[in-house]
Amino acid sequence: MGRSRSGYDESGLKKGPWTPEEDRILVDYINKNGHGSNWRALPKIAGLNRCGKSCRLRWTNYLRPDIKRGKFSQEEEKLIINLHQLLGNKWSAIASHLPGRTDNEIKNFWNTNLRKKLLRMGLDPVTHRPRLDHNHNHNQLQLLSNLQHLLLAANILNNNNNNNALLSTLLINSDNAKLQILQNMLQILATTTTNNNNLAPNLEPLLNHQQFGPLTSSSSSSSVPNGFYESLGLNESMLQNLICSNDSFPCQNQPNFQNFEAPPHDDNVNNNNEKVVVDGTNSSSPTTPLNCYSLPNLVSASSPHHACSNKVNNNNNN
DNA sequence: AATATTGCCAACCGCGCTGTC
DNA sequence: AGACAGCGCGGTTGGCAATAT
Repeated sequence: MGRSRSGYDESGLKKGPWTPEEDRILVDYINKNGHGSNWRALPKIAGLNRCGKSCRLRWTNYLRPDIKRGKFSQEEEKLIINLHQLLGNKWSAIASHLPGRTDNEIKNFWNTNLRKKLLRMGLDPVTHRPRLDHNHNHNQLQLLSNLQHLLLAANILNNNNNNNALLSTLLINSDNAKLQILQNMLQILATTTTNNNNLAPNLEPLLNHQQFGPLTSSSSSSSVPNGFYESLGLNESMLQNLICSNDSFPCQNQPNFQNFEAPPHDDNVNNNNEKVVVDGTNSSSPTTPLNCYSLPNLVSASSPHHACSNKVNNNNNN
């Protein structure tokens, strides 16, 4: 597969998909002799008309006995998303936390599944935050505006206490609208407060609308306006259920960081030179429902830290 | 049934890093 | 210090299969 399948390069070495016979030769050789650290010499000794690089790739991505094949589990999916937000496209670093999975497999899974999944959820697959591009924002704000009208209409009917089919339908829609508005608001608030400490200007009229009650002097840019949740008809327990409902993605649109401990210096090692557990079993800090929206201090995907983590991984592999 | 489109993923490519001389 | 070889990584390609038209 890939380029030049079933072809030969300029030096006469075979390229393209591996045949079962080639696989057998490579596996037999490595089982008997190991691959040492000299992949270049291996194919000649083993009797394969392949370059060393091709042999290494075939072994590490496909033939290794400890490779786990098949569909990714929900847990693996969540872990990949969490690790990707933390590490960026450091596939080998991510793969080091998923036993039996190769960087190539995870990369493919990300590009073909998870990336699209995040996009469908309105999240930027690079930053894992709500998308901020103009078109998407415009649509979100339009949706909020429409929902607001629906909400207003439903509340009017509710106050009049008319008991008819139309009212029931509208009230159901109203509940959905409330939930959707709340989720969108939380998303946007999380983004704006972590990014620039200012509310998105276009949201000010919405938040100042009488529907949500007035903004008080105490309501900072990092908090929800007074009366916001109450105006949506949500009490505390409903809010907790909403925020921490156990969907395929915890906390709705935000990946779950509650149980993820960010490595302090490099990928895998903490201050005590111990391996950092990332499977969600070592959460030491107490969590509150709204912690779901308190994003950890993340290193940016382009920060020098990643070059460092990459090196650690390289060294571990060597 | 034939053709076009889309999704998947194994394999390749090029770059950068490290170690050796 | 510089050149070179070897290796690993992330990005990309393109053949095949599944699905849609």
